[in-house]
Amino acid sequence: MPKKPLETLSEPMFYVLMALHRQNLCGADIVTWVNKKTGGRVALGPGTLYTILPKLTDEGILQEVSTEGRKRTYTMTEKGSMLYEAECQRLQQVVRDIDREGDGHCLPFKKEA
Amino acid sequence: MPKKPLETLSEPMFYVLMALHRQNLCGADIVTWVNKKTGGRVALGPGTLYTILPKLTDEGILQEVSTEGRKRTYTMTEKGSMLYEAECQRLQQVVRDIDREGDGHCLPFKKEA
DNA sequence: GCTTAAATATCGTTTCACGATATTACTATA
DNA sequence: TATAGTAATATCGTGAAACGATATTTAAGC
Repeated sequence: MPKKPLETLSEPMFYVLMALHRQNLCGADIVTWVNKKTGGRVALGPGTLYTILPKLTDEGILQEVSTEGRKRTYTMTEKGSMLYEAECQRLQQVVRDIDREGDGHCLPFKKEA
Repeated sequence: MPKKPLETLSEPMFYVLMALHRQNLCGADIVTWVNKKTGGRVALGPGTLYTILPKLTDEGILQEVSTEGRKRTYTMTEKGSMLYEAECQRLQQVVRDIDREGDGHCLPFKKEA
């Protein structure tokens, strides 16, 4: 059976895409960028990163743009951008859900009939 | 060796806590609430929920408050509230990271020496 | 008592994260 | 041009988590 496509981005994937949103970077630089950006809150290790990179490439979310020596530099595809934007909006929605939680939006809670 | 304590909330856990933040609910009502709140974006099934509930209870994050028949109603503990608030802030920080990504905050990117 | 439905519990599979370790390719230096 | 060092990538193994499907328990209604 044909491998089912990726539907949602995992958290590490999301940060990889965030790193690549403006700049093309190689794997090691992605790690450095994410660590710097998040102040270490997101710990992206080699195990996680290098399992993610081929996966995202297979899905057509990333693309290799150059290779010098062993160093492979990646860029986001159109599809990747769309997925990234969608995930951003999802997260913003989550935060909005938090903010609204006390305003009675879903309260008082009644079970559906 | 003593089971290591839970450090961060998984996404389903977070939504369970969001559901319980204002109201005490039983498992089935948590599912209903989350589905309604998120418009189905977060699909919380029984398998996920009922593995999570005992775990959160063991960790002192939730507490049973009443039992009628089989129905068990849960409430959040002080510890649970603190973890929930911390996770809210973490998510808000993520969204802030998104918003700042184009302002040059981390650009141009230079590797550390 | 019997049936139905609600709520919870369990099981098995699959996927993922992650650290530790190994490999590859370039660079510098003698 | 051997060799040492280093940066970057790849692999491996373990443990944990999500999740759907299925089973079990309890109460209510007839």
